Amino acid sequence: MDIAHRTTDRQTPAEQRRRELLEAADRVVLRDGPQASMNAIAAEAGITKPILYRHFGDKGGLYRALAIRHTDALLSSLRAALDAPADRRRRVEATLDTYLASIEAMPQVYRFLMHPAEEPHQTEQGFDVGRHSAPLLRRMGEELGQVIAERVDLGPSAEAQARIWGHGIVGMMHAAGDWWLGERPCSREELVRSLADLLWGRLAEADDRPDGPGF
Amino acid sequence: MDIAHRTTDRQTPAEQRRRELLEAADRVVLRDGPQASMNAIAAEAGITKPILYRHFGDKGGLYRALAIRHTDALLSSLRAALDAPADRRRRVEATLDTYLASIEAMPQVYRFLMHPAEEPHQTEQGFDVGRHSAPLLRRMGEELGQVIAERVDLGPSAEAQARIWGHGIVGMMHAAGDWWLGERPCSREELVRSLADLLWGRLAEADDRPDGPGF
DNA sequence: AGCGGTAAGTTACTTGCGGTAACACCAGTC
DNA sequence: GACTGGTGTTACCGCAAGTAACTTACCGCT
Repeated sequence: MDIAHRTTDRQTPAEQRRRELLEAADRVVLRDGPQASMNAIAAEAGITKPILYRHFGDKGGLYRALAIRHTDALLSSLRAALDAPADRRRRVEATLDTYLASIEAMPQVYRFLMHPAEEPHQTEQGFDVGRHSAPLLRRMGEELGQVIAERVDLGPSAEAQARIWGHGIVGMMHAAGDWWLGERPCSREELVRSLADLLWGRLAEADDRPDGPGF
Repeated sequence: MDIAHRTTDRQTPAEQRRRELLEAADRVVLRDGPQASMNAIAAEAGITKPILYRHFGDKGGLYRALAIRHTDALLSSLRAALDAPADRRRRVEATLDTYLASIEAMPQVYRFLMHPAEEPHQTEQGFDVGRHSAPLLRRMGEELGQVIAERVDLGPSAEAQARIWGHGIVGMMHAAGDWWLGERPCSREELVRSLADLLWGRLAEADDRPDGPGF
């Protein structure tokens, strides 16, 4: 009768309700985009607005909960690719490919995660810049940085370096993927190979063009 | 009296008015963030809403005009660094540093450009994913890709490769810069050097850590 | 059995913003 | 002097976020 040990065997009704609401919200957001109204979401869930507010506080809260779900799912896929037993190049390619395959398969989810368009009316005034940008990128960057720090020998100041690289590589993956998803200029394999080549220093190795501009 | 040749010697009054309105909007947006209301912008300009709508169509139009101004400014700075007569590594470092210095100097502008939070009520329903993401990143990616294609000898399928790299590098710069701006984990010089190192293939060269996880 | 508290749910409202319609004023121009 | 085009206004519409006040229904308690 105590609630404490109910958390393990079965969810409290409130948690279950919350899950149902999130699933309904998911359907609506994936259908209508991030500008889905709270009324629409409530209707999809078969209830009315104030209940959503009781569960999630405000629209930002609901969207944050949604984002966490999807972010966790994507991150666990990425972790699998990142931790596979293979050489570094293969792991990098597998991770890039996993990410790109995910966003290719669910572009609506992707768009929602990257451009949540949250405008919380006024973020407490102080509000550090960049703090509210897509949290998915931050989390991926941090995790990748950690993996790099664990696995790659970078000498002194390795930790700082690893974090920088983590965020940098994630950003590279993200921007290239975003562009690729919009224009589809090449196959996924080509994109993966090109990005891995970039990370493998081919920019430094390549020669200047003989017919360069101005010379 | 014909308007045609007035475009060269002096702006038509409408254009000048438009500039004034844009400057007012700039002040408000930089003060209040992207959620600045049209009323607030109109008030700052000393007029009322409908005039803004006559000039810019809708809020998206105003914001697009604002973004183009700032994007052009940033891009011309970057072009200068990119075209400087120096070896490739120095040019890359100069470009990274220019970008980071810019966003460091004007974080509000940066935030506005990257997270315009445009939700055009309904983007014509069809609405290709990613098409409405930050256009600054796209433009930078395209330009960088062009520069790479012009200056670096990449062999066959060079153009495709160059565009991929352009978008990838820009994304790397952006994500790392966004994170750095929020957390300030190191100096700008360190960040620039680390990112350039990453592009120079140091990830591929580094050894595995001897005390790696699990092994 | 009946009482009281808590959670789920509702309707109906307020507030605020994007956007528009209708009207007013003031050049110049035929 | 009426006609036109640009600048400006007030007053309004629609819609979405968020809230208040009220209504059930369930569950433990004495």
